[in-house]
Amino acid sequence: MDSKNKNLNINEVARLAGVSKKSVSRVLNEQKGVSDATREHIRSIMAEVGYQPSRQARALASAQSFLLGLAYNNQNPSYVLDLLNGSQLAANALGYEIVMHRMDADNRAVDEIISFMRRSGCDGLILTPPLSESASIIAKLCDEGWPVVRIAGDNADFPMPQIRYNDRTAALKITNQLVAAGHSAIAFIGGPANAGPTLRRLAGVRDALTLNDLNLNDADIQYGDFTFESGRRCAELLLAQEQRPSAVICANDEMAAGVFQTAAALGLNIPRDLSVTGFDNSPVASHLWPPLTSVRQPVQEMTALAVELLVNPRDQTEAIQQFEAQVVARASTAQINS
Amino acid sequence: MDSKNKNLNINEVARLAGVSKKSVSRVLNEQKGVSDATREHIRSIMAEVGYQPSRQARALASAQSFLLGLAYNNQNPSYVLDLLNGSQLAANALGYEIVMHRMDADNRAVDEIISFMRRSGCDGLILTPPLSESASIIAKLCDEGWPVVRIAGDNADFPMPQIRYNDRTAALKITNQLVAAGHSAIAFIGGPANAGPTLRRLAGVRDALTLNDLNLNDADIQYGDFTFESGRRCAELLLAQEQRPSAVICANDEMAAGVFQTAAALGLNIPRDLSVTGFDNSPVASHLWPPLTSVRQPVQEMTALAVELLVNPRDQTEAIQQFEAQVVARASTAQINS
DNA sequence: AAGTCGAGAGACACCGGTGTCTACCCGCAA
DNA sequence: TTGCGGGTAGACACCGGTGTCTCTCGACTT
Repeated sequence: MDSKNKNLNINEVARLAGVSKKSVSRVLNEQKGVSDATREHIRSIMAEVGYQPSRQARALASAQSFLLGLAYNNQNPSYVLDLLNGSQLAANALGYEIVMHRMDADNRAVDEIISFMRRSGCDGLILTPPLSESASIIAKLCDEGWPVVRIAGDNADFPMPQIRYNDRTAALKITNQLVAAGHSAIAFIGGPANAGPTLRRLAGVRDALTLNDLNLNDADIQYGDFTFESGRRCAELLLAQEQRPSAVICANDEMAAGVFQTAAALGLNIPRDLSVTGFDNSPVASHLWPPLTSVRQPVQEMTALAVELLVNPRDQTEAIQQFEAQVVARASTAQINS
Repeated sequence: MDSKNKNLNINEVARLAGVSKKSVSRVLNEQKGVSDATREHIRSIMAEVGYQPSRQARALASAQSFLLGLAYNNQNPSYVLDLLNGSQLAANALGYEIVMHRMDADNRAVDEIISFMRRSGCDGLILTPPLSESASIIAKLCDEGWPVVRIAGDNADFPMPQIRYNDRTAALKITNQLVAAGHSAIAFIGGPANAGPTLRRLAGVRDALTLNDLNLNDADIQYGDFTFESGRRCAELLLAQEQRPSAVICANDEMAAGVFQTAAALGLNIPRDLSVTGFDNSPVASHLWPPLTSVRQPVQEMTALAVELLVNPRDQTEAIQQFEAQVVARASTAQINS
C-alpha cells in the first residue's frame, strides 16, 4: 500500500510472493519457466505494493540501459520536437526513455557523438538530419559497432538502417500541380547544395519539368541553408531577375517564410503575383498568410519505426524503409493569370 | 590505445596505474584523500586508455542516475527547444544528461509524472510551464519528496525553487512604449485567463496604463490559449469592435502571429493601422512581416540555474530566483498618426 | 625518540538486479 | 516401478562502481 516503502526491491517482492528472486526476475523480463498461475500471482503482488524495478540495477546486470539517444542539429524547432515526441511515444511503450543530444555538425562532431554514447550509456542512437547525412559520423559509429538508425540519411554504403520518405516523388507531385496551374517559370530554393534533401527534392522538380517538356534555368536555382534568413536572401536574388519566376518551390517551410517576407518587401502579392510552396508542413506553414502549401512527412511513423528497429533489430535486408509523403495544398499557390 | 578494450573497468585502471580501486574512485568523484601527484597520474592513465566509468554502475552504487528529467507540455516548439538546449548545456557540463518527457496536463498528469520519475530513475525534475503552474502536480511531487525546480511557476505555497523572470515589468515597459508612441486604445490578448503568465502580463499592462491615466476596457481583453489559432480568433473579436484598438499586446508570439493573419484578412496594415507586440521572442517573431516587437526571456540562463539548483540544492531561503527580461523592439509597432 | 597525521593499499560488504547451477517435487509415460 | 522433464527454490557469482574499515608507511611535530 505505502508506495514510499524504501526497501522495496526484488528480494522483498519474492518474499511477499513466497517465490524465488529468480522467478520474479523471469516475470519482469517475460521469460518462460514460470507457470501462468505463479506469474499472475507475482504480477498481482507487484501491483499491490507498487513495485518498480530499479532501472540502474537492471542496466548494470543486463548491460542494457533502456535509454535511447536522439542526436539532432537542426534549425527547425517544430521538426525536432516532432522527432522527439514521436520517438518518445514509441520508446515509452517499449520501456525505454529518450535522451536528447544537440550537437554541432562541425569537425568535432565525431568525437562528440562517441563521447555522448559512451557517457550516456544509451543502448542505441537515432541520427536525424543533417547529422544522418554525415559520412564521417556514420563511419565512426559503424566502426565502433553502436546500434544506430538514420532518419532521412541517404547513404547506402553503411550497414545501418535508413528511414526515409519519398521526397523526390513529393517534389514531383508539387511541381506537377504548379505546372497544371499554368506555371512554366518555376524556381527552386534548396538547402546546402550537397545535402540529400536538397538533391532529392531538386531531382523531383526536374523529373516533373522534364515530363512536361519544361526545364529549369540555372539562375532559377538558389541554395540556402534551410533557415528563414537564407530563404529571404535567395528570394531576393530570384525575384530581382528580369524574367521573374511565377512560382518558387522551397525545400523547407522556413525558407518559404523567408520568400514571403521578400515578396512582401517587393510589394508582390502571394499567390496572385507569386506562388510559393514549402516542405515539411511545419507550424509556420499554417501561420503564414496566405497559408503555405507544403509536404507533410510522416515523422511520427518514421520515428516509431526507428525506435522499433533499435529495440528489435531486424535482418539487414530491410535496411531501407520508405514512407509516403503527402502534399498539403493551401492557399499560397494559384492559377497563373497570363 | 585501443579504445574498444572491452574489460576496461575501474579495476583495470587501478591495476594499470598501480593504485587501489578506491583511489581511482576518489579521483572520479573529486574527493580528497589522494595526493596531487597520484591524482594526475591516475588522470593521465584514464585519458590514455580512454576510460569512461560506467554510468549504470555508478548509478546503482551511489543511488544517483546522473539523469535529470524535463517535463513539458507546450505548444511552442521553439520555447521547448530553448529549454532543452539550455538545460542540456548546463547538465552536460556537470556530467548529467537530460531526459525529456512530454505529457498532457489532464487529470492523469499527476500519476503520469510520478510514474515517469520512478521508472526513469531521474535524480531531479525540471518542471516547465504550464505544468509548473499545476498545484496538484507540484503537491504530489513535494509529497513524494522528489527534487524539483519550477520554471516560471508562480505558487509560493510549496517548498520548491521557482525560477522566473519579471514578465510583469516587461509588460509594463512594452505598454509604456506604446503609450509613448501615442497609443491610448490598447488591447490585450492573453493565454488562459487563470494562467500565471496571463495574469502577470496583464497586470503589467494595467500598471503602465494606470501610471498614464489610461484604462483597459473589458472588451479589449481576450483570452486565448497561446496558440496561433486562438490569436487569430481573439483578434477577430477585438478588431470587429466599433472602437477598434490601435495596438494589441499579445501574451506570446504565436498569438501575435494569429493577429497578423486576421489583420491581413481585414486589410489592415501593420504597423500603420495596427501595432502588435508579442512575448517570448521566438523565431516566429522575426519571421513575420513586419518583424514583431517582443520580449526576450533569458531561457538559457534560467535553465542553467534550474540544473544547477537540482545538482547542488541550496538553502530554501533562495527559493525564488528572478531574471530580467528584455524588450526587443522591431517594426511591428509605430507612432500613431491621428 | 616517541607521537601524530595524511596518503594510500587492500579487503570486504553493498547497491539491485541477471545468469547459472544444483536439488527437489510432481505429474506423466514406459 | 522407474525414468524423464518442467516448474521452482535456493545458493552463488557477477555487473562495475561506492563506502567503510584496517593497516602500513613516511614525514612532520614536540
